[in-house]
Amino acid sequence: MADTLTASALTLKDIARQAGVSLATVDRVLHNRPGVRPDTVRRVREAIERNAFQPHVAAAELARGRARRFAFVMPSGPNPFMQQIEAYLGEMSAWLAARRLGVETIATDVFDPSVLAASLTALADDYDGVAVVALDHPRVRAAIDDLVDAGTKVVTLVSDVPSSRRHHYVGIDNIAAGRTAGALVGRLAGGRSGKVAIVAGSQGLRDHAERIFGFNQVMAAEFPGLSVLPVLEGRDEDERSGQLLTRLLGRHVDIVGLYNVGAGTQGVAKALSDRASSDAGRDKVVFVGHDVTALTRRLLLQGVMDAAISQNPGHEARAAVRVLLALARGEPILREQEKIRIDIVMRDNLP
Amino acid sequence: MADTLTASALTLKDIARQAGVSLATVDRVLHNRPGVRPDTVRRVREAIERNAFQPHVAAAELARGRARRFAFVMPSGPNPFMQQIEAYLGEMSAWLAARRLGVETIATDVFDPSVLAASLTALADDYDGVAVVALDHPRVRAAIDDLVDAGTKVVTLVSDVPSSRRHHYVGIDNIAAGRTAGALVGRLAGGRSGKVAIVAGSQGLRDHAERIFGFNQVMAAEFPGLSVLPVLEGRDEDERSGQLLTRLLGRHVDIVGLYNVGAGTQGVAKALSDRASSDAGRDKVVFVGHDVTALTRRLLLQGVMDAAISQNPGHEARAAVRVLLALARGEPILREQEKIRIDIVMRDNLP
DNA sequence: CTGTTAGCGCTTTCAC
DNA sequence: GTGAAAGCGCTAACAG
Repeated sequence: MADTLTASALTLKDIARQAGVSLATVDRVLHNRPGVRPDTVRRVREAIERNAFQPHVAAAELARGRARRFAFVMPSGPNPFMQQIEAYLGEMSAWLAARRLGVETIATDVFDPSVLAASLTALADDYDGVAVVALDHPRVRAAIDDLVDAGTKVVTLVSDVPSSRRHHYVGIDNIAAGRTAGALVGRLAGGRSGKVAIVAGSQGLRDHAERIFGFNQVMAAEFPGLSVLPVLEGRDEDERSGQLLTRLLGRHVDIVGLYNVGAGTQGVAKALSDRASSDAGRDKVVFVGHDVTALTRRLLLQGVMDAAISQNPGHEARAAVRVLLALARGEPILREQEKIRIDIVMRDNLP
Repeated sequence: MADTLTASALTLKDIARQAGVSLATVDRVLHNRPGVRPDTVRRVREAIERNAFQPHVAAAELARGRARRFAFVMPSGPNPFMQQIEAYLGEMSAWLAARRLGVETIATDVFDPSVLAASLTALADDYDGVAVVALDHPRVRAAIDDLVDAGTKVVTLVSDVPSSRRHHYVGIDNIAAGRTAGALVGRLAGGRSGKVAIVAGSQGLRDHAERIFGFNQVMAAEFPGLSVLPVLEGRDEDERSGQLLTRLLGRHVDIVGLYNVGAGTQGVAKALSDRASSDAGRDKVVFVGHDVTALTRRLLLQGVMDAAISQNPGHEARAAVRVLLALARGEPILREQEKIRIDIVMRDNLP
């Protein structure tokens, strides 16, 4: 009826006594430090395992004493999603201070590989860990690998560089996100047939390309009545995105769905509502986009937008910090906890 | 370009010196303990605020020394969702042990108010905190309030008792969850008109009643073409739920949507697929339910189920532990982090 | 009302 | 290779 999940009030001293060695030796074994005879190592390891001994993190933290510093390398410029991540980092400040952790955000042009690479390289000696919103480019990959070689812990955030030796990626599976968007557009179109438009920032961005790939996968496989038009590249800018979409809507009267892959949402929404008012009789275009911001929240409530695919920015900020901390301390990472989910947000489950 | 979020390498001793008092006095002020002259309190408070001082949690934890014990009072019986919560608690065991936290789960009949109340009362002296999946009943409310009065920290889990003085509720807003389910059934029905069935465990359960309320709200307001049939009460049992639904499907040929509020999913799915095979020409019934389990995962992948409204059980387990710990330590709760979201899970964003 | 002091369990020199 | 001992910053018991 009652099931205990933990216990262990043992200390290093107990293990030391059981293994017939001193505190220092147990500590050496615990951290795989050199200078212990293999046979002694074995004896100590056995004592540790026999007791399922877990060192007390608070004591370790205190004794180690050293404050840790992490850097967050984020895109400069007014990206609301990135601003949310920074805001959530700010909200953690008391939590961070209570653990003597320093977190600094560094704004840089993450879209220029050499600028980004240079920013990263400059961090090598000053930080224990780095979280970076990374462009996937050989130069950036090299810079990340150099950091790793220098002993700095590295996590990629939101956008991954899978070919690098980064320790962890904190972000969503963008192909699955695109598939989810496709399923939503298709299902919410409710059996109508017609054309579907895609507006992206650029197909050169890894995350955008992956989302489009997933979207097209689902469209082709499951919604034969819907045909996908060539991708519009709006560079994540409102004006350009709006203009391109307005032109497209003019050329095709039978557009029933729209997938906005990146930002530029303001312009996209404008183009849609212009069409709606100029041509009242027509069915609403199903509109699916990404991220919950002040704007997309409003559009969802107004019914202009039907669903937003979202990655929880607060969770991403905290997960990045926790993962860096676990890496720095050599603790295990709780993968389930740190995994970023693909959230479907509609009007009634707005967070 | 670089923005620092933290610093503070100050210690209690620094504050003591600045305020012209001893360590012990600062400690008293910090924890609002009695026996300090108001004027001294003020001086110390000023020094603390002037420096934005944050005590080092690891040091406090270590000095306090006492291991903490938490109890999770969960429903007995084979509820897969509850089993998932317990499994995630199990996965935390290393994390818990490293912090000298003991977590025990206690199975009880949470549907019988006096049994549940008795279980709770029995915990008073043995635990620092209690998480309970609670039935909303006056007797249970009283038991919770007694625990609180005895100094035990209490959080309600999954199902709330809002009238009690519990310190925190870890779970979703069930009215909003019901509304979300309604919007999904309505939208995914794609303009068809007809009838919608609801299968619930019991309308006497607060969470089920709230979900149904939210569901009906949306149906009435937004989908005039869909009429909701009287609620079937399947007691969360497969067989009973299946039988009731089969009978209903026989009586109404124009059922286009189904909302399964609680468990009994196996029976519900069986009834649906029986109908589908007996009558192949008809459109599929839109089927929305709750929670991602092995079964609902399979049903989503097969296309039998269209969407699951889910509350992340791993998140709930961890949030409950973190909230109890923060309450016990007197630390602030990160509300944003501990808030449980209403997840919409479809085939392509299955976690 | 306020101060002094002995740890908490680990890490890290420095000796042997 | 191994051990002894001095803290890390806070808490709590005890003295005054």
